[in-house]
Amino acid sequence: MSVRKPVERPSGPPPAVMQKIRQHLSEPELQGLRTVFILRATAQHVDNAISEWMAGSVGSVARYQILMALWASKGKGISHKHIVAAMGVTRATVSGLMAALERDGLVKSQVDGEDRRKLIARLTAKGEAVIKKQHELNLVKFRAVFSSFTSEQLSSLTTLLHRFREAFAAPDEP
Amino acid sequence: MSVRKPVERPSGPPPAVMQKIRQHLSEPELQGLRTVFILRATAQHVDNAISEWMAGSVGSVARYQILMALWASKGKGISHKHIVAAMGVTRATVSGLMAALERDGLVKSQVDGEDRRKLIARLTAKGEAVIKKQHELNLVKFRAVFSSFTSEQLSSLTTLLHRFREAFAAPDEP
DNA sequence: GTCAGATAGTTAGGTGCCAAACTGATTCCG
DNA sequence: CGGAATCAGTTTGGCACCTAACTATCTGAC
Repeated sequence: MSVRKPVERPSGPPPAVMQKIRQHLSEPELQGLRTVFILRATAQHVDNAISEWMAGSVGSVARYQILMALWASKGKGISHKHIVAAMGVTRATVSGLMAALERDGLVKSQVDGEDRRKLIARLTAKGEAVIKKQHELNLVKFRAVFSSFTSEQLSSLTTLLHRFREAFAAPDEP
Repeated sequence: MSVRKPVERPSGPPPAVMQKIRQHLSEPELQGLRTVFILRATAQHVDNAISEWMAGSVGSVARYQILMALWASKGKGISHKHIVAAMGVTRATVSGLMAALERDGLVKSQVDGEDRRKLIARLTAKGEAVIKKQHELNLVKFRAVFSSFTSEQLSSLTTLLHRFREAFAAPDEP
């Protein structure tokens, strides 16, 4: 199933990155920079942690995201373009992921009769079994992981992340 | 300088990912899952945005992180091991990054006389010029980007990110 | 009707990240 | 002293991303 196997997880100390840079940066920039680094490290860690418990079936968060979208479509299928939009990555990335999923027999794409440029992807029986099983496991895992968060904390986190991203989006108009 | 040139930035709509999965997930899991996806997307976007204005000199956030650490050491130099710890990535990753930086002439490593396993890295003159120039630019950019955030918001974000990461770290003790 | 442009997907080349296996140097211990 | 364990860094191979350049297909404007 072409997957990342777990084992060692170096993880390293909390990224108390570069405490001495104060010399060069004033306070607001320092704090922003620190936030960027922590954001990177956190995303990386979470991704690794999840990949670990998805190894052997779904395999990675990206693949999970696709399979969930397909599952949610309830057999109607979804165009690759739609997946691109839903995931927020490029066509090229999705193209590669879909090829791998198809190679693994979890997914099957076929050209749309109406518009022969389009590829419509559907879960195979195997794919559906895999995502269902993964979903069961995830219920348990996520419950354990998020038990220490209130709903308000999570939504505050997503709001801040969203704003953070927006701030980087287009800092170019006067 | 081996760099990623900007141009197209597909970016896609806000990852209003998978609105229909409600059928399969209960509320807390749904919210957690959504947060994970947004975390991924945000980290990716921020990384891309920063890479864009670092193209042509430093080149990427990871490289910037290393050069800053080296700069902050004020010519004393830093062992590769130290960089690994500071960045929170694996030896293998740093090994590759350092090789690329050396190839680009920004950095020079030499074996430590005391412990001949260790490599001590230092900025070259070129490397120092590059990081200084990048720093000037960053002051401007970061000021623009973070102007809409209060210090409290940023620190609340970093705190939540930190907790989020911890939650994923070791969900394995009773 | 045709032909330029937009659109959907693919491919090639490159980056950052990881795990695992390997090399050399150092330290520890009997 | 000498071999085992440990430690620093490299290499190999894989995944998820990206950009840029390409192929088909469709659409729209003349």
